[in-house]
Amino acid sequence: MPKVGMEPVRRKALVDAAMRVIGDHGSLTVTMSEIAKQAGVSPALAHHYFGSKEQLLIETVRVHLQRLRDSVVTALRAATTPREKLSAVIRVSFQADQFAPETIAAWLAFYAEAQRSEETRRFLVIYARRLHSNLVANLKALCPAEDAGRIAEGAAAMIDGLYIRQSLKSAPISTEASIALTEGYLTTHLNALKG
Amino acid sequence: MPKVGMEPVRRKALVDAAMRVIGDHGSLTVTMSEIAKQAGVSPALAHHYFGSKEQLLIETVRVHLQRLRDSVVTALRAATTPREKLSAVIRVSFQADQFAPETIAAWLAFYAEAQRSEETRRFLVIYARRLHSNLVANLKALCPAEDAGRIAEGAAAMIDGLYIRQSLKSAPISTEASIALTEGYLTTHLNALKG
DNA sequence: TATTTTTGATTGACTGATCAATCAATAAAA
DNA sequence: TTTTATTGATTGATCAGTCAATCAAAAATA
Repeated sequence: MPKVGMEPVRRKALVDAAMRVIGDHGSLTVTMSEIAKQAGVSPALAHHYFGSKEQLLIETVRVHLQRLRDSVVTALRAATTPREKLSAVIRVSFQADQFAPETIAAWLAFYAEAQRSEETRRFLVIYARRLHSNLVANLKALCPAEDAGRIAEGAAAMIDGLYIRQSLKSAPISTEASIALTEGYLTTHLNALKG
Repeated sequence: MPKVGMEPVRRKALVDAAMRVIGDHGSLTVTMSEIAKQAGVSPALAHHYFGSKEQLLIETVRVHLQRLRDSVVTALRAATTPREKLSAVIRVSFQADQFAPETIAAWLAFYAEAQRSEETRRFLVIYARRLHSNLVANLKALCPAEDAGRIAEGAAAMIDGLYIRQSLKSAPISTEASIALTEGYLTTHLNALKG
């Protein structure tokens, strides 16, 4: 069994397992045992590689935000006009894997954790800022700069809010409807400025 | 000390203490001891009156949503026109005590808890539905029914989203700015329909 | 009115379970 | 032989929940 170079493999397996367990459980009060079991290793190994449960959770946030970022970058590259880039950002926010109930539950848990863990909070703040600046950058090509900031705030809030409402799983709003609401927000506000 | 009729007094003290401790802690992983201490009683007494920690937490959500509801009802009574009533709903959502960091942290924790506790989820769903129907009822007086539902979804999402973004405490959006964004959403979308 | 009984309020001390974290030991590669 | 991977067993701390005992007010009784 013991081969060399297992570290990156185990780290990835554990981080993925953590996300899955947290998503299923809908909470960060999951045990290292559960995570380790899901990853197919012993709890002791999880501690060996991550030092503590907190570190594993922080790493889990970091990795998943990084992946989300990669999706955004790819989608932005594929889009050409500013308006298309705005749509790309929105589309990625609501893409299937992100909008799955377990994923939403996990993000919600991380937002709650950010109240206690400075490092978790930092990552989420960075993500929020990046979303905002992506929106602003492209909005500036379509409206005055002073309006761009405001509209970006609104759009970002709407995206986050649609996640929250989705998390309650009552009257679930479809992906398409969520995208349509956010697109509608942008379009209507941009049109209003053109008068 | 032991007087008769303490039950309602203690229950209220414990529910208030729970909200405070959860808000400060930013999480539901608080101990009965902390809550009891904050309420000035022994942990055993908290168990005596609520049976379990879970019951106390559920009761805490229930009571605080009830208070929020009372605020909304009062604000709606004070408003006369549909447009004023819409503004009243928005204003209450962002009123000082609701928008305080500890309160936001507590709500966030409860939303996360709703992933696990069916009863907590039920209360939050009821609140979400009520917000939605308050919005729809008044929007219907200002635009076609088929648009009212959509606009209400958007406004509700924006309100929730502004809370989430507030919870990160970075680039905090002021109460006034939050109200302005939500009002702007309604106004702009209603105007767009009038063409 | 004085005395006894009952009842509600309250807690300290305890229990059992859970879990993060540690560590010494093993096994297989290099 | 040294290094890396891996785990079983264990520890120590934390907590929810229980329980028997106490205390004082209220109600009943004499």
